[in-house]
Amino acid sequence: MSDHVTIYDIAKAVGTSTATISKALNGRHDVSETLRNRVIEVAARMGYRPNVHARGLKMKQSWLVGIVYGEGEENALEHPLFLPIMNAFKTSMEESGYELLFLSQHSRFVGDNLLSHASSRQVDGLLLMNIAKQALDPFLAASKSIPMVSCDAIVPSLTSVLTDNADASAKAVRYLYDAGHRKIAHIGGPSNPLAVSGDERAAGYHKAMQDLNLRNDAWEIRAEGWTPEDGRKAFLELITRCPDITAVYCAADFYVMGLLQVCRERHISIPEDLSVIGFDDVQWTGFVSPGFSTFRQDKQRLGSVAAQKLLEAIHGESEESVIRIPAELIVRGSCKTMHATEVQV
Amino acid sequence: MSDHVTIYDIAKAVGTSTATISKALNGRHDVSETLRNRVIEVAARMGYRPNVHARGLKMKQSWLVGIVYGEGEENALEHPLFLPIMNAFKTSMEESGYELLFLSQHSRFVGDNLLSHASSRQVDGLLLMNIAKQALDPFLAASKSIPMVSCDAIVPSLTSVLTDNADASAKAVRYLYDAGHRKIAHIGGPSNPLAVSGDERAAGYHKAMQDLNLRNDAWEIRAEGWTPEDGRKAFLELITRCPDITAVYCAADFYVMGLLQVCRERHISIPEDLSVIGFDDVQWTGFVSPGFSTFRQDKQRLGSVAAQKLLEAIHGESEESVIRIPAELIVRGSCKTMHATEVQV
DNA sequence: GAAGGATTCGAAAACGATTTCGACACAGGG
DNA sequence: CCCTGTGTCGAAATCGTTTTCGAATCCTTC
Repeated sequence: MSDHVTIYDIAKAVGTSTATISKALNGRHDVSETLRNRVIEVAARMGYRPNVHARGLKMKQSWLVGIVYGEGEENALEHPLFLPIMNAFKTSMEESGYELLFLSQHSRFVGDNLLSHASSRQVDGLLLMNIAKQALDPFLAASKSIPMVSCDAIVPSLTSVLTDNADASAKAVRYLYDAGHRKIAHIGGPSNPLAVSGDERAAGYHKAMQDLNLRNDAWEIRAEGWTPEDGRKAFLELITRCPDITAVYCAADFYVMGLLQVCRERHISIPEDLSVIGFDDVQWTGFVSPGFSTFRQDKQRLGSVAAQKLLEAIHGESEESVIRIPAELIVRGSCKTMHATEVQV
Repeated sequence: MSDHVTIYDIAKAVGTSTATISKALNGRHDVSETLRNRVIEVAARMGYRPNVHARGLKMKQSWLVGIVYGEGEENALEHPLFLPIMNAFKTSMEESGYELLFLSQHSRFVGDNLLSHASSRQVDGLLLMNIAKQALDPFLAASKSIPMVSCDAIVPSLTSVLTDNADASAKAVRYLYDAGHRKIAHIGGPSNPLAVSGDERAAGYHKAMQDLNLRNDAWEIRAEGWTPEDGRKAFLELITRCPDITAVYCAADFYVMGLLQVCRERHISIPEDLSVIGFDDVQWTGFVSPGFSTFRQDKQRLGSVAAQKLLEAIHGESEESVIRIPAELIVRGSCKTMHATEVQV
């Protein structure tokens, strides 16, 4: 009835040995077809499930992959991208027979940490999501003995998968340029050695403007954090310094929220006075007034590619690399298309 | 170096048997203090970690709790409450030594399902989050052999923990009443046998209005789903039917989003023409214009109480019950306080 | 018909922990 | 001095699988 049916019960029922049962169930070649079918049939009828502990003990693997997220940051779990990516990752891993485990920091054993939990459980692989610089070292040290991939951050010596930020920035600038804008500003994210989004989006913007011969240092500003308040402050500084800009490309939707507040206060109307593009396509971008254009990261692919790469690493086919997933510009009503007469040359 | 140090290695190093090592490490009383200290010291120095599989095999438990969420629904994982609750739950469980596992549906074994995975892994308990009616039966059948608690839905014969919806509704009505409102409408959520939020919030509103002698059936409407579009439709019907209402209490912030769109189209200004209260305190409630008042569910407590109840169930101290966590009204600028002269009697 | 290869199968040894139960030493009481 | 109780410790069984390796059988082929 419950989970007490073991391989030994099947052996008795079929009238053979446990070795044969195991081999039949695992598709080994040294068992006849007829016997194999009988074993499978009986196993199914008796409701047999292999005991993962026994198997793990013998095979030294667990069919478990651990997931590690932003140590150090308070609520990294609630980052809007975390869940969709992890969900896609989960689905892909499950198709290969793996299940997801949240590793813990706590333990009754002294000096214990997340990694010793991983080895305790003989976790087969690790997904590092948005991990902080200061927490990285122990992982790098362990990365030779346990496969890992990183998501949303570039970790040296690990294969990392993240959004193609430079390409997105180029698309943003190009889109605004084609709409007739010339004075295009950028509110960039903070610089971070691992979470490179801020730097990459800023660099991409910089280069795209350069290529169009539009570059102006005064139009570039970097926020201090990723919150709406940071965006608000950055935009305030920007708008007082350069009141004549016609478009702003923001590295985060949260910045747009702060920006919108300022615009309401100062009666700057969007898109008539100012065009805006955000980044992330968080839930509410379509509902605020005005709905604003933004980049949607391909969370589905980010997760599934991370899964695929981790599987390769587990099978020993890994090689360090950085994988880029393109983002898509979702067009809503926050950008104005200028008439030919309005375009400044 | 890696995880290969076993209890045998320690036994050899200390010069004793594995039995003694195990007993020393597990705090058994039949081992002398001096020996115990030596064992602990050596174990720490050698970096010993117990092999979870060996222990699980022998002890028939895994120190793992599985988490099951909204089967059947597409993206139940991305429900705004899921992650914070699960995070709080995780933290509490970790303090007791448990780790969290996402159970999978897939497997190479025929007829396999999530529950057989659970028994395969000898999961010690299950957290059911917002599980759908049609997926429930197998869980109920298994609930005698494996402890479970339910969160955000009332599952008969299981202990369930959820927000005190009726109380919140009473608070909402009371708040609006004290502000001078008398014609208070309600956009309720759909009825669902398990996910009772819609019914409970509606019933709570109904009763509170009744108690104040304000009840009017025309002011009550139930949306068909939980999306902004559902809210929009419901509000349209409501506002054409009863144009003279002065306040709306919505069972979901998403409804407020739909409502706000309608208000913009029809130049109904908030809070001057209409006062609004939402439910959930999703991320953007503070940033939309106007920021609106809403109920914040205590995700922290929901998660930690669920953990506590699951631990009790695991230790056999369980008894079926429904636990209510009060929600807090977050006041922002979407409600108008009437002057005494405006209040209708 | 015998040698040799291919195919099937099972006995038994792992894997790394926990637990039972008996052995032993030493204490004190009669 | 013997008997009993208490405190420590270890040998060995056990949990449920997988895997090695030898044995047994069967089929070819000369």
